[in-house]
Amino acid sequence: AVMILRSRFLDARRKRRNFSKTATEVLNEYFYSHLSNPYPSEEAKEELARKCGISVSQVSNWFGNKRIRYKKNIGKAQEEANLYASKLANQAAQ
Amino acid sequence: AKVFKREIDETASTTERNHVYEWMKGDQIRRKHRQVYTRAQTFELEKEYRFSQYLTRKRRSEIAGGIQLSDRQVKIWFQNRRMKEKRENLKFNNGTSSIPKQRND
DNA sequence: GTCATTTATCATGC
DNA sequence: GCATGATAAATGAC
Repeated sequence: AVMILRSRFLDARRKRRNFSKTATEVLNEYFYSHLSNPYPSEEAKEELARKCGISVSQVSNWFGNKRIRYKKNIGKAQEEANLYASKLANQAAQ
Repeated sequence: AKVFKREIDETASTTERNHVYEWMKGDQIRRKHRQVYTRAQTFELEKEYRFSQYLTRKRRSEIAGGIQLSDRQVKIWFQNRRMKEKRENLKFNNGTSSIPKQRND
């Protein structure tokens, strides 16, 4: 076989920057408040993108990664679920 | 396997939080095999794509045989490639799609 | 065919 | 050293 596989010669766009803390907060709040169906509509994605200062594609990427990585744990992520659940409870109590 | 995709989201209550919803199922053991194409394979596909963004069945078959991929894989590759170009165009321009629709031959 | 998505893989941050 | 965001194969709805 060959050296194969490597040298992604056109992969300069794969630069990655972490989202801001507040952006992650907003996304997580939506995710855990829609845990039964975490599939935001196109309109919801646009609103989330606006609030987070990122693109709609990035919102889609985030939810895609979040869903797959959440269900690969189911239990480990419960702590985070509880965290945001109580956070939402506080907001609702206002 | 995504018939469950509907608009029913009740806000998670304390009891519902631990529930395993339908979207969470269907993974664990049955992992999807995703073949990583070689540089040579990708190069040939990319080269052909520059000629035309759509393939005839005949041409598709020729290419597939030449790079050890199935017709289906080549078909899927071109579909994904068109979507990729659309995303990139949307990112740089602002709309003006430049991919002509399927031709008939 | 398009296109949202799933999954694995990749590249980077820290 | 894994967490995280982006991309590459593959699936399925329509």
